[in-house]
Amino acid sequence: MRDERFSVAECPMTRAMATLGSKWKPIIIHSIHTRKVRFGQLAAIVPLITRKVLTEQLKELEEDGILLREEFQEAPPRVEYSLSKKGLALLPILRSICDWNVAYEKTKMCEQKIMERSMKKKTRVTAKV
Amino acid sequence: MRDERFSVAECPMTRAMATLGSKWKPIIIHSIHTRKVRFGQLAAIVPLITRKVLTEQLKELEEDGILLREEFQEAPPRVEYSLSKKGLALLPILRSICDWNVAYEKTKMCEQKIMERSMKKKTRVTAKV
DNA sequence: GATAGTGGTTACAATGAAGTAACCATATAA
DNA sequence: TTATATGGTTACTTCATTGTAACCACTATC
Repeated sequence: MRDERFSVAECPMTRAMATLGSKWKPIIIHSIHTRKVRFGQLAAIVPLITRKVLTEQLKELEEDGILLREEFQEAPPRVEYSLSKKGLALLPILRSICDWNVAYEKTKMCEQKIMERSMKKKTRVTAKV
Repeated sequence: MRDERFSVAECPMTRAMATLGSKWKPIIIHSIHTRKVRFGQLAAIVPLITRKVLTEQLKELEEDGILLREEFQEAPPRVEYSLSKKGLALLPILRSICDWNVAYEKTKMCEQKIMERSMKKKTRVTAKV
C-alpha cells in the first residue's frame, strides 16, 4: 500500500493493514509457503498477476521483512524468494482465512435482495414524478 | 473488490481475497466486533475513512453475508450494523493478525539497505556515462 | 421559519493501482 | 550469428479507488 497515515495509526488493525492490506500479498505469501521459489515460478503460480505487479509486491514484502531474497551471481540470473520468520508466522493465519472462506463462501445475500435494494431509490424517484 | 476473476478463481486464497482483499474491510469488521454500531459511530471509530467509502464497503460486506443491517423507521433515521455468524467467525482471525503485527512490526528491512538497493541501478547507469 | 441531526446519495476531480508491450544484460546452445 | 532463458525495468495508458463538497428527506427543537 505505502500509505504513511496507515502505518502510523493508533489502531493496531489499521497498522496491520499498512503491510497486509493488498489483495496480492496474502496470495503471494501463501503461494511461497515453506519453499524457495524463483521469480519466474511465482509469476506462473500466482493467479492473474503480471510481472510488473509481482516485482512491486515482492519488493514491498521484502522491505517489510516478510520475504527473503537470495540473488545468485549467474547468467541467466537466478533469484530465490522464501519467507522469513515473520512471514512464516503468517502461514497459519492465512490457512485459517482459507478455511473460513471455504466454510462460508456460499453464505451470501441472495441476488434478489441485492436487486431489490438497488431498486428502492429508483422507485422512490419515479413515485415523485 | 468486485473482481469477477478473483471470485471464480481455483486458488482458494484468491477467492478469499475477492471478499476480504481490501484494506478497509478487516478494519471495519474489527471495529464493529460483537456490538451493534450505528453508521455515524462507525464513521467516527474507523480511522481515516470517509462516509462515502464507508457506505460502499458496508454495502459489499452486507452483500457478502458478513454484516447485518437493521434499519429503523424513525426520523431522524437510525441504522444498526452488526456481524453475522460468518462475520463473527472472522474475529479470532483478525485478532491473530493484530497480534502478529504487534509482535513483528519492528522486524523490517532497515532504511539503509532499502536505500542501497534503490541506488544499485542508478550507479550502474552513471558508471556507463 | 430556520436550524440541527441522521444516514445516506450524487457529480466531479484527483490520485493510485494495474495492464501492455518493448527493452536490457549476460551466457549458453544451436 | 542468432535465438533462448532469466529477472527484471521503463514509459505509457487505462481502470479503480478515493476525496470533496453539496444535496435530500424527515422530524424535533429553538
